[in-house]
Amino acid sequence: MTSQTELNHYSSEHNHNQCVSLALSTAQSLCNERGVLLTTIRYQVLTLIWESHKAVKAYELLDRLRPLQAAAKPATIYRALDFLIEQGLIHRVESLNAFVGCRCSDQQHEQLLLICKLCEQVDERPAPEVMSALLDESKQAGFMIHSKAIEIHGICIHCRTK
Amino acid sequence: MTSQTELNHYSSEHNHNQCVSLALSTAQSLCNERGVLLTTIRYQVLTLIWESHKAVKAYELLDRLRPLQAAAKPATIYRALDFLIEQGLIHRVESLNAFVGCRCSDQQHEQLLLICKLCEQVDERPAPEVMSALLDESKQAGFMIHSKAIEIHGICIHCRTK
DNA sequence: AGGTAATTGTTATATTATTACATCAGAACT
DNA sequence: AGTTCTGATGTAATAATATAACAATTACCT
Ligand SMILES: [Zn+2]
Ligand SMILES: [Zn+2]
Ligand SMILES: [Zn+2]
Ligand SMILES: [Zn+2]
Repeated sequence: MTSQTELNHYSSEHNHNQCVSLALSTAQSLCNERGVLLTTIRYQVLTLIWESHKAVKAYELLDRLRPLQAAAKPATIYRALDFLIEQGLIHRVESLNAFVGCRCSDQQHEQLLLICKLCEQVDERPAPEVMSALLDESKQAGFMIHSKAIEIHGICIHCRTK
Repeated sequence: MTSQTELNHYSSEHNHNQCVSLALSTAQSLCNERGVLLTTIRYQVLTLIWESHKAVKAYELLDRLRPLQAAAKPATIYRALDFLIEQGLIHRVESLNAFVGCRCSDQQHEQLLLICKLCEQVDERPAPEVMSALLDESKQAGFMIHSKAIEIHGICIHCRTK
């Protein structure tokens, strides 16, 4: 039996409320373990990001945060984003200047991102074969990896078949 | 015997003048074949990008173009960059908002980019195993690929060993 | 030469992100 | 309780990146 939160978010059976709960509680646990503060603002921004599986822009987040934090300014958002990225709770989508919740923040964080041009949803995949091929290639090049951005743009299965 | 332009640009034997000549003449040929114009401005911008193997920012290019084109404005640069990207003559490095010459514009254009944090040089590699793993993974996900950005940040072999 | 499409000039503005410094809140110590 | 330190937030200004809109010019085709 598969838990609903493990289902791909394209699936009609995907229970997003459960998906968000899991993300938020995982975030809270990780921050506790690490002795860092998931403050109100940070939690609110993380919640806003998790409203969907779409990548969200910083200034869009700012607009959506303002009803909750009247004083919110660009720095408010960027600080929260910096924190969430540092803690591996969200991904920055480099090719969109946007941000998306990470569904595997307790495991390997860097993933392959499949970004749909139609629905704008981002599917993150561990893609072990890709990662190991990247390691091999880097090793051959004598290159020491610090971080990876592997972003594929195209059309997701849901948008193709509907 | 290996031609000098085929040598990795980290090598001390790398002849960059030759490297640039090849890039510019390839660009010219490709544009001829395709019936598109490599205008003066576009050629100048391409030449500026090829001054090194580092990724260059748009506004830095603008500053360097102005001595040659007094009227140059942001749109001037961004139009030239758009053209060069469309023609596969340069790469946009998404994770840096910067641009780098493409050394394989006559072949497969999308490549793995190894980006050094120290010398800022970008090494592009066809990385066939990585590409085929990406294809497999996308196929499994039912995802139709339009474009790829595969960008690895770290320390290059030259910076590690010097 | 005249008509057309592509390119460039020009101005303004939108979007994304950072810096610097002041203030505040909580923990740790005296 | 007061003092000090640290991390977080408030606030204002500005930097850096990118696009839109429309006019003028140039290249190209008949
Ligand atoms: Zn979900
Ligand atoms: Zn889609
Ligand atoms: Zn070179
Ligand atoms: Zn280097």
